[in-house]
Amino acid sequence: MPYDPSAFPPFAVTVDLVVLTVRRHSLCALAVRRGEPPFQGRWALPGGFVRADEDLAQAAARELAEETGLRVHDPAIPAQDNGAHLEQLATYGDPKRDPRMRVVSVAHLALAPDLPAPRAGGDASNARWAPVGELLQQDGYGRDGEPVAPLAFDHAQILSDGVERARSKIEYSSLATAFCPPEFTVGELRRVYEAVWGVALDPRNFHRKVTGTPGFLVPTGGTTTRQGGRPAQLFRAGGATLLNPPMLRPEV
Amino acid sequence: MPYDPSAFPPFAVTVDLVVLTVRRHSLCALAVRRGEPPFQGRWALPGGFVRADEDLAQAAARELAEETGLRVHDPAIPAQDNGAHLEQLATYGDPKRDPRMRVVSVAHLALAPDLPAPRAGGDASNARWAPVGELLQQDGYGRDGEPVAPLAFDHAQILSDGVERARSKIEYSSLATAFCPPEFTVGELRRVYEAVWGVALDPRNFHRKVTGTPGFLVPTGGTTTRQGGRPAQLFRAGGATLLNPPMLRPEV
DNA sequence: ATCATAGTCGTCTGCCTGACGATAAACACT
DNA sequence: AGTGTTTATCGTCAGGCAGACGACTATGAT
Repeated sequence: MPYDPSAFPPFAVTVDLVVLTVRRHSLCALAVRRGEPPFQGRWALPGGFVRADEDLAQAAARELAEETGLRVHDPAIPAQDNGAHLEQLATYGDPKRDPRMRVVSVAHLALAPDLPAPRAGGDASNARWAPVGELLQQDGYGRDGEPVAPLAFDHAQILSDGVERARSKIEYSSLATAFCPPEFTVGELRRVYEAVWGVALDPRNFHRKVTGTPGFLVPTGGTTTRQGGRPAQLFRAGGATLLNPPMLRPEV
Repeated sequence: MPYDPSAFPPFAVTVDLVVLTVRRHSLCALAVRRGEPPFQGRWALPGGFVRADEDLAQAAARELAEETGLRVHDPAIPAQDNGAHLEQLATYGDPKRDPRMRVVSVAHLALAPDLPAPRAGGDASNARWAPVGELLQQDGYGRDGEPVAPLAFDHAQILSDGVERARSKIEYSSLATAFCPPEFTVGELRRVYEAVWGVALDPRNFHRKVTGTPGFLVPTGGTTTRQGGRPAQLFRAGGATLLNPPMLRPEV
């Protein structure tokens, strides 16, 4: 049977990005303002069409670089923090998710250290880091007094899935270090866990756990006092990617 | 900017299925023989095009029913085993993964109890349950003496990802019960874990663990002796979906 | 000097797991 | 009936890890 183009319906394929970071003790996601219908003026996740000759991961990495300037961390170069973490999240293909046409979106999850202000085509007012709780709430007002409207399309669902993925993944992997700068202290890492999980952790037990897990942290020898208080040791992320036994998230 | 159809390249979107079951103490996947090029005559994962008005999950459920007759378990009807478990796995979109055209495949993972012989358009020789180790090995001969050829397309990668998902998911969820009939014994559940993980587990510690986890198993009151030996209590899957603390997979 | 802040080291207790002994209840033989 | 085999189930014990929390250290602020 020869190839028959009429045998299947054509789809548009996009990548959407859930880019998470930790700023001011809270988990934030990158949001961009839509400049055109549908959902004109509303906030949405960054994303765009996959090009004809592009792999899905390539497309996601390209969009991430366009929106944030971040390069993607290459796991082939271990023990070197050369960019953000990027992984596929899930794919969303409800026939009505985009009113214009049939669009299947392959969502990706990116984790990045705290960054300077985002850029979106050079226009800062069209991109921002927003606390995920603010982006997911249905109505009301944000911390800046701006009225909150739900995210465009099914992006609230996508963001929610991405946050849940991040929350569970830092339990059993060393991924929380992706939120930290190349060198960081145990306290900074703990504040990442606290922001992502939204709980307070015991500094002493946390310190024992992360320094006692082989391959999680590698001391660099330096110390810092940037957080105030007694100077803290600086660490880099070690080679271990899976934590066994995992970090335990306190029960609700 | 008005909607411009020429602004994006058209894709074909398919769903591919990794259908796993446990037969004769080994983890098996459903494979179908390709009747047409490319990869004519080779084994592949079942799958097909997503229709124009179909959600991705609907398409996967439809393909699953067409290939196996299984209906999908509806989590809205708890404590009742009314079909197989189905979840999205990952999406594969390398531009060259199908030599004919640009195809993005949304792979799904299905877990089913041991079934009678599969059907594929009524032709039994074109569908079979094969041990995953056999499907993933690169060359040699299967247990029936038939020469082994690698799976078509990137299906070896997809199958491998699906198996890995199943292996890790039964650690922290009650999903292993999806491999069991509606009523089962602790020993049968243990043999599921042993087959999926490929290890031997201590029957006494396993029994203590699963019966001691609240909500994992619900005794039905009946007993059976179908495995030989002392009669065993029968259980149904309980309402719990997440196991806390998880089942621990013995280290390699 | 005193206080506040943050980091680091210990101790203790309870829970869970892995290793493994012992008993129970069926079937297959002889 | 007796013996062996198989599978299920209950118990015991030691080691490891996590939660709770005390104590001490080293900095900056007042």
